[in-house]
Amino acid sequence: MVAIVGIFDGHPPLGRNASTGAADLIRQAILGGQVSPGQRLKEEELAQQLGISRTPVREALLVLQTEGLVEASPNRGATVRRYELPDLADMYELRALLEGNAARRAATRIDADSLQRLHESCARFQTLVGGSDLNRLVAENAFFHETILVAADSERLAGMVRQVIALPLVYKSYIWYSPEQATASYHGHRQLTNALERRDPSRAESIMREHVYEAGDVLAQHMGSAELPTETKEAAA
Amino acid sequence: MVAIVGIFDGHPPLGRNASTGAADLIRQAILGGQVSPGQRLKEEELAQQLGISRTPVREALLVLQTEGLVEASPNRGATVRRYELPDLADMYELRALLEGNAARRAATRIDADSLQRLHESCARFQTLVGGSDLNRLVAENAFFHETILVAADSERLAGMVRQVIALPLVYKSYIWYSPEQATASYHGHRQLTNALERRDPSRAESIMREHVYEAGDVLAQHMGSAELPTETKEAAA
DNA sequence: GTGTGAGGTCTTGTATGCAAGATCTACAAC
DNA sequence: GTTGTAGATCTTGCATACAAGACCTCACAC
Repeated sequence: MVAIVGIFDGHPPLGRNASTGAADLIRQAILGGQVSPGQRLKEEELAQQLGISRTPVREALLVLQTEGLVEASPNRGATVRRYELPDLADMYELRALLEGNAARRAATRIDADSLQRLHESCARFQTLVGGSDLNRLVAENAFFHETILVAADSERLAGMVRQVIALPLVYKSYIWYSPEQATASYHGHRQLTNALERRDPSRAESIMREHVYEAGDVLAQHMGSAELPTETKEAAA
Repeated sequence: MVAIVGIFDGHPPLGRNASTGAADLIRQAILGGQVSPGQRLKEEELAQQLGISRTPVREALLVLQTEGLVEASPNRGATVRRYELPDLADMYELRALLEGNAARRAATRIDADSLQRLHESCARFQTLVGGSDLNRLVAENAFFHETILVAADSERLAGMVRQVIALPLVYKSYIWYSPEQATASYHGHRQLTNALERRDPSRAESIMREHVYEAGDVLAQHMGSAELPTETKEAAA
């Protein structure tokens, strides 16, 4: 059994405490695809890689478990959660429901400042659509949705949405966008921003719902044909 | 500092392992009102009362924290979460959205068996409405909603709903129901059961939404006037 | 009387050790 | 060749010990 070395090499000083820091790093590793679904997460191994003891690692795994990113059985430890096709449909239905509601709420609550930020995000998004910098595209998309989520002004709703979208697949799904799909996504952002500016809750909700469902379609399309791209590439020191 | 003795007296053999068992017991204590909002939950104290060490208690508190039942600050430990009026409105809007969706899904998915159980639940509910056995009323109401939730057949949705309703207030809100309000609640259950039997998703959703909003009204009414009834009664040995 | 600071106490955060359960391996019986 | 089983090994679950940070108290200065 070869220990997987290198995943956490050169990690930052581990947050305000070891436990939450470990949770952040492991979460990132899962969302970023450095560890593959189904892979076992051994406490001792993670502890050594992170340079801490098993105790904070256990706590980190527990948090990730309640977040739904890892599964655990008694006395058998944690594994990275697998996601199946049927579950994916549920997930996007939920996301459409929740983010649609967020858009509706935002329409009557958003301030000029946030609207300005959305416009700017759209502009940046447009320049990225044709390019190859997928990481920035993903980040820009996340920023756009997060801004609306904050404008919806409901901590509870925001928490639920973040829970639903915190999956490796969702996180990196732009990788699979065709130019046409990316352009459609950009169009959605523009339309949504306009609806929010007009203070139109119904339209905002309906656009957001469709926007989310289309993202789900892209994903389902790629899940149906090829299996997930399991990145097992290791960073050589 | 007087240790609060007696909350966990005579507790069952603590589930399959100490950690989840502790989580269950503490959760019950919070939902049941044996510990009051804002109250500090010290690890050592809980550990002694439960007859285990601090380690599983920490894990239990961590789970409850991610469930939103307790708050924690770094190096300062956990307290039972307080809920404020504005947050309550958010909560019921969310619950209406989610349980409404659950009802909609259930309408096209529910089987004859579950329908039968809903009818039976309605019958039991009716006999309880006039009575004084609030615990059974609460339990019957929970059973009704849970049955629909299961029929909706989405683990993710179910998890979210449970997260939203898992609050002390919600849990025991029937205590504040007037006879008229209780009757209205019964009527809601009947209507909902009928809509599900007719396989009518729209009506099911709309009835459920209204049913939830009315429950929220009852709560808001009581939150507005009196403060929460903080049960500090201790079971004498 | 009020503000500030040093010390003590209390509580949490992390590491480590040990016991119990699970998995794996090797060997024997069929 | 397959199946069953005993032993070894690995991994988790829990307890305990120690370190570090937060709070509280009380004295002292102004």
